[in-house]
Parts: sequence; structure tokens; C-alpha cells
Amino acid sequence: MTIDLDMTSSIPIYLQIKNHIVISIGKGELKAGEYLPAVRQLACDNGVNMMTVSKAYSVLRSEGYIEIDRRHGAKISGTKLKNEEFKVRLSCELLLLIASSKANGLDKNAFIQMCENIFSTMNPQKVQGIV
Amino acid sequence: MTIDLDMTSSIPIYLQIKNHIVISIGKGELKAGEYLPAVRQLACDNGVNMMTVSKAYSVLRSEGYIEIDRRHGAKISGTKLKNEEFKVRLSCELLLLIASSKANGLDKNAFIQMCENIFSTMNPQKVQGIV
Amino acid sequence: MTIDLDMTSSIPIYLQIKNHIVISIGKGELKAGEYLPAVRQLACDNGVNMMTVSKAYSVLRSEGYIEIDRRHGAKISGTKLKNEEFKVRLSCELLLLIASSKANGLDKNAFIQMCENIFSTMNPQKVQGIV
Amino acid sequence: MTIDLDMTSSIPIYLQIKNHIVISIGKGELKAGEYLPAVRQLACDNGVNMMTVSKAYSVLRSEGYIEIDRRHGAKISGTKLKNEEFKVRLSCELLLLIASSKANGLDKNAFIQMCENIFSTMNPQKVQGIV
DNA sequence: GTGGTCTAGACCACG
DNA sequence: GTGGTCTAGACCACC
Repeated sequence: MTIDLDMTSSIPIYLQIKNHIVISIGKGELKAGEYLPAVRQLACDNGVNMMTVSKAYSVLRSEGYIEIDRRHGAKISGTKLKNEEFKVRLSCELLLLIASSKANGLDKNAFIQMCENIFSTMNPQKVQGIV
Repeated sequence: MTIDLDMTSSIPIYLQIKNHIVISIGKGELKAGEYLPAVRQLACDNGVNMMTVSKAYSVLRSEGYIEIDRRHGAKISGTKLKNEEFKVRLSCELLLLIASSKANGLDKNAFIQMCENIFSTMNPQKVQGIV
Repeated sequence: MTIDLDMTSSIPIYLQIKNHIVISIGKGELKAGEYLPAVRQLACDNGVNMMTVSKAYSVLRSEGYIEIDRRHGAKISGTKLKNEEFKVRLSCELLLLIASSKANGLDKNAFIQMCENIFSTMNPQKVQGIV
Repeated sequence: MTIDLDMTSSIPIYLQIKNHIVISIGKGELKAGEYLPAVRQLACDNGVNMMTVSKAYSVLRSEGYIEIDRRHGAKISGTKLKNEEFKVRLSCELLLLIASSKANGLDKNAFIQMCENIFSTMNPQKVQGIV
């Protein structure tokens, strides 16, 4: 797996890696039960330090996206529902985005439309049973 | 103006200040032409250093939210349109939020509903006689 | 005389005033021997403090553009030649502009062309005898 | 890298540092991809505070002259074209310089000649084998 | 190792 | 009164 990393971005590399994986999960490119590449492998493929990848994986685990299986490595978790904490964080971040959109002259319709567009770009693979 | 700052957050204080002001603008609590508190004042009110507030104001200015009037301090800019750069950044951040929502079992309807709720909390209060 | 002042610019107002007058002199709109408006007048016309105008005039005088005549106010000086100090300052500022042009991918021809264009926009009223 | 700083100048130190680096880039002494000294290093070499250097680097980055690579520090950007905003600023500053030149009795030929001289002092030294 | 952030207090330029 | 700059030294995040 190679990731399009921007070494000069203000976003830390480990977060770019984490974000890339979260997006892949959201798009359905990575499915529950599938394994991520080994830390060493991913680090090598992308020319970054192993510790950087390791940190990305540990954040992914702490947020419940993956589970670490000592024998086989990191595995995508099944979709979880009860995640109340996630909703709180999400609504905080949405509040900021929505407020800045309004301050930049983007109205509700334009914002919702943008969301719809992004949803439609995400592979509409059927979520497996849940939802 | 007192701001609810979290000194232990990983989000730098100057960004918390900036975000708070952007949200206030988005909500319509701060209107174009209105003046922000003086740097010293805001710093004092919130027990932070002047330079921290100064940095927040600098970022706000560089992103076009405020203008510095040498005579009276920092003033909310009129809404600017055409901000293409803003839309690009917005769609990147939305992509991440939407993907993580899907990965957390939140479907499109739930996400849009959450956006609608947030929009409804920031109904533009009627301007009270003034202006 | 009304001047197009930007109160939110990072350039101090007194310098905007000074620059405006220097440019008028350069264009030939203000000629040697002509009088500037009174400080009070100019301040009033432009809605700024008298001290601000006064400072602009005093910088203009210290750089030799005008002479202060107690009886009739500020008068444009005759063109002076020997100004070696001016050339030094000019070449410093040109060095910076030229270097930043090159760093921004603007080559010598483009730069010179830009200068020529600016010269041609300046009213080609005959310089009076000198030159 | 030691820079000839004038602590008594009205030009802020961070701008003097920024200008020095821009000039070095323009002269070709600093080439795209090359790394600037670390913030601490440059601060130490020149007896100024780290934050002063940090601010200089921030401005350089925001104007596109350098990029911050989290792994190795600040790096000269590749020349970018299309910079329309830069041209606008440049022409404003040139207008002022040209007008003041005329007001000081320097005619077009003398001005252009001065530009030519400055260009010739920054002949792009041949890249020495490396690249 | 790198840059980013923050403090407490100072001085200056501007209006 | 306003914001802008600078210092000296500290702590943190990232790699």
C-alpha cells in the first residue's frame, strides 16, 4: 500500500497515514476483517520511519478502527454502532466547518450539496447488514 | 469576551481562540464591521499571553475573517465570496469526516440530519434595531 | 485633495499620504513651487488626525520633497540632482524587488518591461529644463 | 549563515532576515531543494531569538519561498509561476520607486540602467556540478 | 534532531 | 488608546 504523503504539509505524517486508512475504510476499500500491511512493510513502501506508521496504527486502534492481533497484525474492526464519543467529536468539528462556511458566504444548501457530492463519490458498496 | 479554553487540549490555544471567533461569526453573534476586543483585553479576560491572542488575530486576518484598522483595532470583514481556496480545504475536511462517519456506522441520512441540526442552532438572530 | 486611504492596510496612514504625494510629484501633477493643502485642510478632507498629516509632511520635508514656508505652508521643492543618499536607498530597495522577482520566476526582460509600462503611465509632461 | 542585521533599523529583524534570504534565492546562492539552517542554528549564529527567526520562516513559507519539511527543516521551494498576486504587489512598489526617482531627478534611462546593473550583479552562477 | 507553542514582560510605532 | 516586535527560556509534538 502506497500513500500519497506530503512531507511539507502541516498535517503530521502519522495523521496523513491514519486519515488515508480511515478514508479507505469509509469508502469500503478496506473491509471489516481485512488485514492492514505490516508496520515494517508500510513504512518501507512509503519511505517513512517505522515509528511513524506505528503511531498511526496505535491511534487507529485507540479510536476503534482496527484491532491489533499479535499473530497476524492489524485487522479492520467490524462497524460499531454505540459510538457516542465519536458523535460528540464529529459534531464539534462539523460546527466549526459549518460556521466557517457561513462566514465565507456558503449557505446551507451549498454545504449540504457538497456533502451529497462527497457521499456520491464514495463507493456505494453495501454496508454489510448493519445500518 | 471570555472564551472556554482547554489548556490541556492538543489544539493550540491560539487556534481555540480563532475557532471560537469563527464560530461566533458563523452564528451571526459577531457581525461585519463590529470590532473585536483589543488584543490586551482579550488576553487579560482569558488569562493568556498577549502574543497568543495576537497570533490568533494574525491567522484570522490572513484567512480574511477580520481586518486590522490601525485606529480602532480588529474588525470583522464583510462576507467575501469567490473563496475557491476555502472550498478546496472544506471538501478535504468533509471527506475525512464523512468517511469516518461511514466507518463508524453513521449513514448519509444521519450525517445530513446532524448537519441540519447544527445549522438550525445557528439561525441568524434578527439584527436588533441597530444597523 | 482627497486621497484613497486604506485604514486596514499594514502601511501606516502617514506613509500612504506621503507616498501619494511623492507619486503625484513624480507624475508631474504637483510641480515645483506649487503649494500643498494646509495640514488642517488635508486632515479634514480625508478624515484623519492632523498629527498624521503633519507627520507625512515632516517626512516629505526630511527627504527633500517639500519645503515648509511658515507663511504659506508646504511647497514642492525644485528637483534636486546631487541626491546620492537617495540613490543608495533606491538601489537597496530595487535589489530586494529584483531578487524577489527572480525568485518568483520573473526574468529580467519581464521586469524591465514592467518598469517601462509604469514609466509610460506617468504623465510625460516635460521635466522643466533639468535632466 | 550569518546575516548583517541592523538592530537599530526601523525594519523589523524578522523582515531583515526574510529579505536576506529572498535576496540569496534571487541571486541563486540558495537553490530549490536546498535546506535553510535550523531555526535554532540561525538564531544562535546571529544572536537573535528563536521566535524571531521562526517568524521570518513563517512569512517566507506563507509567501511560497520555502516549505517546511517535518523531517529536515525548511527547504527552498521550486520556482512557482502564475503568481499574479506577486505582480500586483510588485507593480505597486515599482510605481512608488519610479515616481520618487523622477521626483529626485533620475530619468527613465538612469533608472533602467540601475536595474540592469543590479541584474548583472546577480548573474546565476553556474551550478557547480552538483544538482 | 526538527519546528511549534507559550509565557511574562518590555519597548516601539501609530493615531 | 491600538497592534507590532522582541527577548529568554521553557515545554511539546513529530520524526
